[in-house]
Amino acid sequence: MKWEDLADQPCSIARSVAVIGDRWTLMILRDAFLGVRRFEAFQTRLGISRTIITARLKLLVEEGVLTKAPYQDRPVRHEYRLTEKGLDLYPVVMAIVHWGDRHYAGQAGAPLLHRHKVCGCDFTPVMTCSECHAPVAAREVETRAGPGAA
Amino acid sequence: MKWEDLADQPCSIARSVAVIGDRWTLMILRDAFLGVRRFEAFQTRLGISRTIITARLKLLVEEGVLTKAPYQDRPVRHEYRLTEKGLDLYPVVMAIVHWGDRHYAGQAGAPLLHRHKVCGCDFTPVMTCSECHAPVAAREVETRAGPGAA
DNA sequence: TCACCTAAGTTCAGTTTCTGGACGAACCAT
DNA sequence: ATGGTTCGTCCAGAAACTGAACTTAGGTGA
Repeated sequence: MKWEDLADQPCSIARSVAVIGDRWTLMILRDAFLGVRRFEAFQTRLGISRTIITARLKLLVEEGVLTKAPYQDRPVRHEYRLTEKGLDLYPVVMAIVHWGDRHYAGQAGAPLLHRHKVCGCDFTPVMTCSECHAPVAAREVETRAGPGAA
Repeated sequence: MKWEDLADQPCSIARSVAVIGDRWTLMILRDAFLGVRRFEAFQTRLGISRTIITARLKLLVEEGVLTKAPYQDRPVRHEYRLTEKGLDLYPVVMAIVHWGDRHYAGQAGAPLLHRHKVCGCDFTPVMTCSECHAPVAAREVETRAGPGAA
């Protein structure tokens, strides 16, 4: 299977992974959530080939995760901003950060802290059940085919 | 930058992405959470090169996400199971599923449903604040350098 | 005993993708 | 006119991925 075919599978993971499941795409999204908007900034921060940045930003724009908007004329320069669909990826990014903090932080601790402006505390993300609002663990979940199954 | 260098960055996303931030690795993890344990089963379900399956399973075992244990002798056959560290990836996988359900499900609906055995309801994952227990949105969070910053 | 089957890999040639570096376009400042 | 900025494109070489065949270690049926 080629990875472009992932998008055609009746699986939400495969469809998502076809868009964001790539090392550099995830790093670009990290930077986007940290406020990076310009091509040069992405390239400098990541230190990778401009070709890849171009290709990844293009895909993310096509998929509606980012928008490309001019921030000046003469010459026209564009910046890349997260759309609502892009902002919906926040739980994905936070879940990845939290796993890294838990399993790969050195003795010094987490490289970044996140403060919840609503309550004012530094927090970690907790995945809870939309129905009973309790934290959910992998073993407490049963999976079965849904209406969109093949 | 090569992606092996990601693991050395003072960033939990980079460190996590160095391990799991690859299309096929994420697909393997999906299957692992669905109960797939054997080499042949991963290969058949994903339909990709056996070389890649070998390489990815090896990395996940080295990183302690999966364990390789014999399930029979004569001839020895091994299976791959999620460790506790692997199970900790559940929020990541669920966040990706949920994003896909939201933005890529057809009119038929989600391909898979998840039932929380504790409350008995089908649910969607909600990311909440560990301190005030309210759902967290991207715009409500402020990020700053933590103790493990460079 | 011989042919065939399974599970879990390994090996290999050919193709695709990624890399770093140079280059281009369109404008601005001095 | 020279150099700087921003956002790309182009190219050759390196790395990764692909599909298919092969290996190992044993089991099954006739």
